[in-house]
Amino acid sequence: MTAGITIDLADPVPPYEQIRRQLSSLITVGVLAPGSRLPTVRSLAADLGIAAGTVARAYKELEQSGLIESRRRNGTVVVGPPAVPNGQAGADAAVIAAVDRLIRTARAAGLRDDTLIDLVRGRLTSKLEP
Amino acid sequence: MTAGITIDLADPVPPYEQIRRQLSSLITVGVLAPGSRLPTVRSLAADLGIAAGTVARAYKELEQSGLIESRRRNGTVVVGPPAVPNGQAGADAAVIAAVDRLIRTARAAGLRDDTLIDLVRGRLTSKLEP
DNA sequence: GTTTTTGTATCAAATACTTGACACATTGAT
DNA sequence: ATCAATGTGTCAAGTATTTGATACAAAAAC
Repeated sequence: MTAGITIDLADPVPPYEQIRRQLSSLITVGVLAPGSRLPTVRSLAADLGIAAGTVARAYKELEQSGLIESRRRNGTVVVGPPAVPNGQAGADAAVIAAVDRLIRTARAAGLRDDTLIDLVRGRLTSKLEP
Repeated sequence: MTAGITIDLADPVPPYEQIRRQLSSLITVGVLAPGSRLPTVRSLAADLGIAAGTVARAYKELEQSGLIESRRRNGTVVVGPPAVPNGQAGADAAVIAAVDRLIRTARAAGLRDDTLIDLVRGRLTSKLEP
């Protein structure tokens, strides 16, 4: 399996970004647990029918986000969410619940998905230092 | 005033998309109320120092999303959120509250902003038919 | 009916992005 | 010490996107 990753060449979102987004979500949601080993860039690239450099780019950006870590020979492993300063780990469940609540509320209000993303982005930049 | 719109040419997000996102958020959040008239494409373009066609593109996409509407000579006006089938209007307050709750929860968990966006996108595509 | 204001369409040029092939670096295993 | 497997870096080619200028269309005002 390709770790559940699929790409759609007709999508305007470029392949490396599709890979990055899917892995980011899967890791945060816990499907890919900390310590999990991701497929090698070559094997995932072969499975998807694309070049290794494309997968490598997705991995590189995920590493810069702190979600994965690359050992040279050991492949690439998932790094858990950053240890929360005071609280204990596992606070992610609350985040996922909050996301799902938001989606239900937004859909009930008739918001389109894209509009909801815009709204979240707008609030994120507004709430930089409250 | 430019309706509070600003663009950053150094941002990898292209100007037309920056404009679209900001207007989308402002409309959904209610800062730009239904019936409000947006600046003309030429005036906003002049204020921002860019070409009119760039603003026109943002307006066009916002119209396709159903957020604004263009009369030819009357300019462009905000169309409120779509009337919710059963519930009454104003359900947006609940959406905004849910967004703000999510942001607080995510930040408390140490999630980076970009990662949160990825998570929301991932859940949106998962929850297509639950 | 003419004019003026506004959005729309077109299109070419410039720009930026993405990809994929190849060579390189690192590291664990043998 | 050597080898093999893995991620990284480079870079040129192709592709796609974005922009801005200009001309066009519609519609309200006069």
